[in-house]
Amino acid sequence: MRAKGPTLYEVAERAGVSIATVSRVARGLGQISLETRTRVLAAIDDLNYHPSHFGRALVKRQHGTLGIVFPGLRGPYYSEVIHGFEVEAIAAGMSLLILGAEHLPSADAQVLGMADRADGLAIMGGTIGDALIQRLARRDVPIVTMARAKLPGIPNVRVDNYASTLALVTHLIHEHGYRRLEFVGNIVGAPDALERWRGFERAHRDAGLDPPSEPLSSAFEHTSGMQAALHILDLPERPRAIVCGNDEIASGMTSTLAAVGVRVPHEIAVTGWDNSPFARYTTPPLTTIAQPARALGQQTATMLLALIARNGDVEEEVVLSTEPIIRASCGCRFDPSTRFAIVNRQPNSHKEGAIIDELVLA
Amino acid sequence: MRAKGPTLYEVAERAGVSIATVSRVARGLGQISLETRTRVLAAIDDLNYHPSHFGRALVKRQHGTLGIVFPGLRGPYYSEVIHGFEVEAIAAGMSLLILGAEHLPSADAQVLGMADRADGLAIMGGTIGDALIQRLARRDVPIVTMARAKLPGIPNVRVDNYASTLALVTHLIHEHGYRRLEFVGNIVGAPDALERWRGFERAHRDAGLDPPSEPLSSAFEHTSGMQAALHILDLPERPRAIVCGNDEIASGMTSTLAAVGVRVPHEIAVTGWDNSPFARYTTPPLTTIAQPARALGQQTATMLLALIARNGDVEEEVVLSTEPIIRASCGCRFDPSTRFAIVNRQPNSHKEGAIIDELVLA
DNA sequence: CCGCGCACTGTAAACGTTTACGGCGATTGA
DNA sequence: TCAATCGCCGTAAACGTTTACAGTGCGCGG
Repeated sequence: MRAKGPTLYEVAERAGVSIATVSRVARGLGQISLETRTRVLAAIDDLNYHPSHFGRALVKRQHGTLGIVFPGLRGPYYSEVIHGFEVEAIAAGMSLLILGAEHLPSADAQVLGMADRADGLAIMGGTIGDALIQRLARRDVPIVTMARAKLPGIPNVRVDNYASTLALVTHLIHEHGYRRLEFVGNIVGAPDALERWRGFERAHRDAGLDPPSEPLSSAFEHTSGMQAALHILDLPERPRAIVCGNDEIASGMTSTLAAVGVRVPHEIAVTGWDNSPFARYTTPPLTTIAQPARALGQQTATMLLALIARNGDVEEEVVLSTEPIIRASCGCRFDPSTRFAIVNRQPNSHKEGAIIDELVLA
Repeated sequence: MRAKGPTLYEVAERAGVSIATVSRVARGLGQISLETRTRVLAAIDDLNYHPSHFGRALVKRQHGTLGIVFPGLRGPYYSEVIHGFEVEAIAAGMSLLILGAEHLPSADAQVLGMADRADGLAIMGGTIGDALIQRLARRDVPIVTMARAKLPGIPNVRVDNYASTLALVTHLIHEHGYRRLEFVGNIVGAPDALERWRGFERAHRDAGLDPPSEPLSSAFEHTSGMQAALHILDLPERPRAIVCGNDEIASGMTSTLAAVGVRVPHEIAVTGWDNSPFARYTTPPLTTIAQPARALGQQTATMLLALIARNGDVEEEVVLSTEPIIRASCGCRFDPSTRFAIVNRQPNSHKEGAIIDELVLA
């Protein structure tokens, strides 16, 4: 047991005042004469007094803490989201409680426990069952969900997975003339991926093509992308382009294709999702879709804070926009014009609204 | 203000017992007759009672929370460390409070605040000034530092940066015969990097060579590595090998060198540090040094937990071992023998203790 | 000289638990 | 039969704050 620090009483005794006065001085409010203030301050300093979070929390009935539960810390995406969330939380004077639920045997119990350690909870993706979320909401714990479909009565913030995927796949079909495409990535329990798949399907139908009947299943990791590449090479009919559920899959895909001598994008084009930091530096640079991961976290924190303060005016749902980043892996080409590291950001020659963002090296 | 939930008193009244009995039933201890137990349980259920963390924390004088402060969430390294830390914390029934201090205006104040919201603190790297750490320690808050030099009286866990760098650089000098090397990476405020530089220096002296007078300064990011590459190309005398402070720098380095037509490793060899997930998949695959990031986090949590429990037998310092991972970017070559994705893990032909860990593709 | 407001400070009641201690019947042993 | 034990449960005192309320003493206008 940790040695207990000095309390209001001990400071009060030393300063020869009441605990109320010490409390006021410690928080710098109330009318205090200069004389007693300095005396109390001296006592606080002498005793190295620090107000107990316990006592405060008990009477204020708030923890000063925001909780966020997410699948796991793997990959740059979650890091970014959490970072955005943290920035807002800290700015509002709140601490951040995190829970990576993926690996946990009893995630539900943990979330329940977290619910009464935090003033509000942000719940990410499909980590937690809807039933539990609803239950928590009925307990009156402020909740906002993120990166998933909205639940009735619970504020939600997500990213537009559908429209940008539709745009990207349309780009592949219409501008590049690809006819046979595959989608790689698990869509069960992954709301984001499901929407991407829907955009993929829709682009086909819009172009009068038949999409594959189902996605090629794959975890969202590099090695899974490698396995998927092998699987695709064994397919009776080779696709001309592969739309991957995220950048890691795409990266595993291209490196494996290259390793077995298939040229990307000349023989098979590959695209990713997320615009991860490394996407710009793969060979070839990855055409992908940028999503505002940081902003997702920030927006969620902002809404959660508002919900806690019961400001009332908390938007029920916000969806952040995404944009295709056209690089070389889809088959686009560039005119290098400078010696090094110039990042062009100009209207895409192919499609309105898309962006050419390519590292140009002479 | 959140609607307050039912308290012990209300449950007690409904069940017709005292609050002490409810408390005992709720925690499942003490001798309670079956009859009252079921009655109390029913009342708890009816009212949807959940014990207040505030009340509990106040009387038990513990938060049930571990805090970890680290620079930022960027890159796979920190994610891994934190994940390891979290696994242990959760397993011990503790919640996890995190604080990314890098971007904060008043990191010190935040850490101070965290200190009385958590039962113990893990402090990573050089994020927080030694003075503050000592001050916290004097406040009797359990602290263990990590990924940095040990402070007197404060348990520390770190990774061996020196020996493996020495081994790797010796490999470059002795096995490959490189004579002119550079080290890239900032060593100020980065205890880990400083140790790596020392290993680099030592390898030179052991071989009777003069090391460069100082490291080439660079942030630990991809783009900084790119800039460093340009700088190196402008040097009067080109190095034969470049030892980078981490994998991101190395990755930026190789991609830029390749882009300007310098062949890696044939003209310039490059090595990294960390054995990041992507290191295996760069072109050429990156020779680097693996450090047990996850284990670092776990070990830290374990020691912190022990320290809190005052088990006494908490080791004062543990240093985790690292190992060079020899791939192709240092100039080593391989005999591909299988069609795909076989990871060989066999004794290095070059040097005792090093490891060949290469993705072999036919 | 009286009373009033003002600046300052103290009293005490919350906040919701845990737990030492004691009480009360019923059982048991002598 | 009486005391000791045991099982069960209630009383009340912490734990360390905040804050409504109630004083003080003092200056000042009437």
